[in-house]
Amino acid sequence: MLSKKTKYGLKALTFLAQQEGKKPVQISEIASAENISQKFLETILLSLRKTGFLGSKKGKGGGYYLIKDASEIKMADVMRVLEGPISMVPCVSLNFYKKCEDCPDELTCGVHKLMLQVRDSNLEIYRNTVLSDLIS
Amino acid sequence: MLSKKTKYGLKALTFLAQQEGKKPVQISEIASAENISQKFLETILLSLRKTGFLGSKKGKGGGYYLIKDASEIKMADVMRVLEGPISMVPCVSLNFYKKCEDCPDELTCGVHKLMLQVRDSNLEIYRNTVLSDLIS
DNA sequence: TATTACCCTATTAAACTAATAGAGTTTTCA
DNA sequence: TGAAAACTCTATTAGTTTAATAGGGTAATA
Repeated sequence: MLSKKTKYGLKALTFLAQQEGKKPVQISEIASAENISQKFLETILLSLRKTGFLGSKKGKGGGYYLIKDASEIKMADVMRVLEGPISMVPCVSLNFYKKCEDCPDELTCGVHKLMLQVRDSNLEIYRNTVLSDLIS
Repeated sequence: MLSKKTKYGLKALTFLAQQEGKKPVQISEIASAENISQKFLETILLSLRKTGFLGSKKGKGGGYYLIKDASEIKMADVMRVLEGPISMVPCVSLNFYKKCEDCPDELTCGVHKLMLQVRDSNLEIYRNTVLSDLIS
């Protein structure tokens, strides 16, 4: 299941991508437009800023804004920041690889084999989809 | 992330699929071969029996066995029983559909759009992969 | 310089996961 | 026929994660 954090983060990003120009949007505006708890959204936007997706401006007239063009923001990068590993098991993860303790041999493991396929196809989607693709 | 329940369930199924003939295998044998807590495995095998994947035989010489041929057991069905919905959000689920409370319109929702793609590609894998494909 | 709005830490309730414990029931085989 | 083997079921629990809340601190702008 997709976490609320990821869902809200994606919604906030698409909301910002739909703004005219690059002028900052207040957290409260995004929160009420997308039905998100404002405080929860704060932490999400903060992490997106720290990871280089968003910029922020303080003081009156401040808020958050996209740092890059929406067509340059890949879902693969966003998902890794918000949701964590794209793989469903650590032993098939590119960025978060970890051997399974209980599994003696990855090459003969059926779960490994299946999850490798799933990772490949999901990765292809996330790599080939950019933020602007989510806007209709 | 894939739950341990699903991982163990898949491992148990592949173990049973690799047996010669259809003679029952004891829980304890599967548990020790695959490094799974026996008690936990009990509940997993029980649910696989109740959902028509496994048969069981009580008494001396009893155990669990596959009811169908491994080439007829689709991952899509197994995953739904063990892991639950294949979709990452309920609003794109075929078998567990539920409208998102916070989302006013699915058609313009970016998350919906993205997760629809993910569901489609995962579903294709799970539908086209059968238990015997997991054995090397 | 006061206001606005971001920034940060800590806490908490709820839900879920994984595992454990222990007793009960059915079946089989000697 | 009876005892052992093996499945079946219920309940409990520790640990983790998630989602949300609270409250104050800090920086920047008009």
